[in-house]
Amino acid sequence: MRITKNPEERKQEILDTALLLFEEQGVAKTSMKDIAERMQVAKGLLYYYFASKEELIIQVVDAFTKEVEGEILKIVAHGQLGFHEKLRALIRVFFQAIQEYPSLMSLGPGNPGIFEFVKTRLSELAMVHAESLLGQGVEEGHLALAYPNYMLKILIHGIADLFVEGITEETIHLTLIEEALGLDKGSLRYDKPL
Amino acid sequence: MRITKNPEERKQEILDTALLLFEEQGVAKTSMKDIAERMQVAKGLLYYYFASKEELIIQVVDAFTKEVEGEILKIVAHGQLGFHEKLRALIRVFFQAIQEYPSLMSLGPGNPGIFEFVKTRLSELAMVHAESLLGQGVEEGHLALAYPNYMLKILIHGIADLFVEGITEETIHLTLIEEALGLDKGSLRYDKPL
Amino acid sequence: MRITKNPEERKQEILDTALLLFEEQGVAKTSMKDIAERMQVAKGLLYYYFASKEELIIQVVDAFTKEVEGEILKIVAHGQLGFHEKLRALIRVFFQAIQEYPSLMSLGPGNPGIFEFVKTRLSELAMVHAESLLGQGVEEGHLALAYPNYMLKILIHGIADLFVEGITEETIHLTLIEEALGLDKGSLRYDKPL
Amino acid sequence: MRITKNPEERKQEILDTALLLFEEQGVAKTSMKDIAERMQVAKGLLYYYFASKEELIIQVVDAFTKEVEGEILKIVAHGQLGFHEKLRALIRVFFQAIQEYPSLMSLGPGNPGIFEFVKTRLSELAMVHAESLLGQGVEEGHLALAYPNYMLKILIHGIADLFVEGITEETIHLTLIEEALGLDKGSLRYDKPL
DNA sequence: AATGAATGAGAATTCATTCAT
DNA sequence: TATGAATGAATTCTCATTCAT
Repeated sequence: MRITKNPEERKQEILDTALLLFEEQGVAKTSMKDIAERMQVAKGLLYYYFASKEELIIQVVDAFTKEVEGEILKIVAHGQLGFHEKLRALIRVFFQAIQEYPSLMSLGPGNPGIFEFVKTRLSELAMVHAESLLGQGVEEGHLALAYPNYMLKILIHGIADLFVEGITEETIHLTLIEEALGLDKGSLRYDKPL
Repeated sequence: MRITKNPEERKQEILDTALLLFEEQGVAKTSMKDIAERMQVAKGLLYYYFASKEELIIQVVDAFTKEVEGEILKIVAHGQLGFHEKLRALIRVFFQAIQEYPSLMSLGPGNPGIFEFVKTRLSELAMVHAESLLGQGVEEGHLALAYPNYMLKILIHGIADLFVEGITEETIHLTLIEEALGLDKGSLRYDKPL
Repeated sequence: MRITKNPEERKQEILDTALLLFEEQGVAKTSMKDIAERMQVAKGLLYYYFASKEELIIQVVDAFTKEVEGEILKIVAHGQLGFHEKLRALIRVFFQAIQEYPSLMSLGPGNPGIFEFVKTRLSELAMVHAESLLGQGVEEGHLALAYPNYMLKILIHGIADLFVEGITEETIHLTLIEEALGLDKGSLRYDKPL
Repeated sequence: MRITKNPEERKQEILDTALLLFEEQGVAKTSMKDIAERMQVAKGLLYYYFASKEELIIQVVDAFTKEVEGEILKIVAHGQLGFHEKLRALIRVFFQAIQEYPSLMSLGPGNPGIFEFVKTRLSELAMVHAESLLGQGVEEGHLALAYPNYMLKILIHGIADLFVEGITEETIHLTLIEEALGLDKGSLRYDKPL
């Protein structure tokens, strides 16, 4: 039962399966054998597509992250949207990404999840792309923070961890962000989907 | 070359060495052999004091955490101090604890650190003990937050991660906390040690 | 020097080598390393075929036992043969099986053999399949025992141990069985192969 | 809490505890630590009394066996008793000995009990001391067996294993022995304690 | 492209034994 | 006599990686 597939497809299949198992059992406890078995494929095949387990981990995180990056760029570059709209949109992108992988973490002694890897990357991403948004906020007079980018980082890390611990309601997140950034109450609340 | 030590001391020595190596190389990449070698001691000795590697990890985290807990309790229970003073004191405790273990994490593919465990524990600790402080803050009219405990969690996680990434200056932390909690500018700034 | 073999063959090779070493040194004193070395194969390979040492032991015993079971079934189910013939045939099967593994045990302090396992299994086998034979014996008036199945068990265990201690002559066994079962002298003696 | 005891007593205490644990968990799975812990004594002490674990095992078996040996000798040497009485008495001695250690075995993959050791010794004992009894039996015309000593061995091993498997009723044992030795029905039955 | 048997280095763990006190 | 911390060698088991097919 040897099934040949389009290389691109196969590679993606491996990435998806790896992510799935990383979520389920954590990175350390997921072996290459686990991944191959779940795919019903020989272990050797994984090494045809990825040089090592480390490489596979990196690419799993990358794949996940890049999906998000495109969305972010679109929003940030958007000429029409005001500060509040952009911020709202960005927050959405983040949490929708996380929401798609509900068990993205599985902490416990000796068993850290990929969430640790992903979070760092997401945070880096945010820092890179949010610079201009923050500038816009300050310029438009909405933000009066001493360290807007640090506050951003705190919010990303902090809310991500909150999310991980089961507090997933968007209203709560938005309220917390409003309060932390010192925005007017309700300024991030959205009534209609973007 | 058999050196016998007082059990208490020896146990502590193991915990210290383990923490050191966990910091240096991450939990997963630190083997029991590594720890024994660093101590110039037989591997078996580790199992004389700890039933398993997992048990050792747990106790490393516990030891670190318990140190902090005592300090927290003292502050929270203190009758004389006002909300701002207590908050300042608490923040100090946290960051002094982290500061003693400067490289408590080492994130990166295949090498997750122990910091995640510690952070989770510290956060739990904070949540348990900060309840009354938050109440005091609301009562005294200093806090006007919708979800004060969630905000606290965000700050702990977020600032801890900030710290980890190298932003360690206390003034920045305090400013961020002031802003996030909506406190008056400078209300947490301290000129004299507590 | 990587030699790949047909899995069936390899598995059998492991079982054979394990049995050999169990015979030579006892189960407890035979390590997985010993087995791998004797086979000139990596330790890990053993775990590719058997989940644990315990599993290997069980399968070694099983393999040995199953060989015998088939033979027994053939005889017991045989319509033509009378009680004495079947009994003779059964005894043969047992002792030929044991004879193929001359040093199947190696009792002594700290070095218990595998023979105990095998004997127990053989005894179980016998009990399951000999029921009808015993019934036939009683019916045909050859057996006048109070507890025919217990006597059977005693004979199997007892003669097996006798065998192990070096008393391997078939005539002796047959005579003992005749006497114990109260059969006529010489009724089990056979002049021609079955 | 260092308790000093009479050496003889201490030694016996170790032998007793070891036997107890060998029964409970098998020889292989009983560590020196287990024994020391059960005695509430330091591991090192065991080595003060016994050179090695192997030595301890041997002496445990010896101690158990010697108890029995004395009884046997008394019976065999007894001038007054007839063959049947002696045989009955001997059987009693054996099974009373076994009965005192109800869980004298614990077979299972990788976990053989001391029963294996003891049984061999008991059998040896029996062989050595039963010679004269068998002679007496043949002389008095009670035994008409081709290999009386082999039959004896079979009975000891066989019934011991029967015992181990839960068939412990004395009447059954006696009946089986009568039948196997070709004695008159009821000739071993005893109505009064010896 | 794909297989999966085989490798090999190293991990955790166990335990009989020693020895300074 | 007795302690128990310490040793060290062996053992089971894991797993990323390789390679002949």
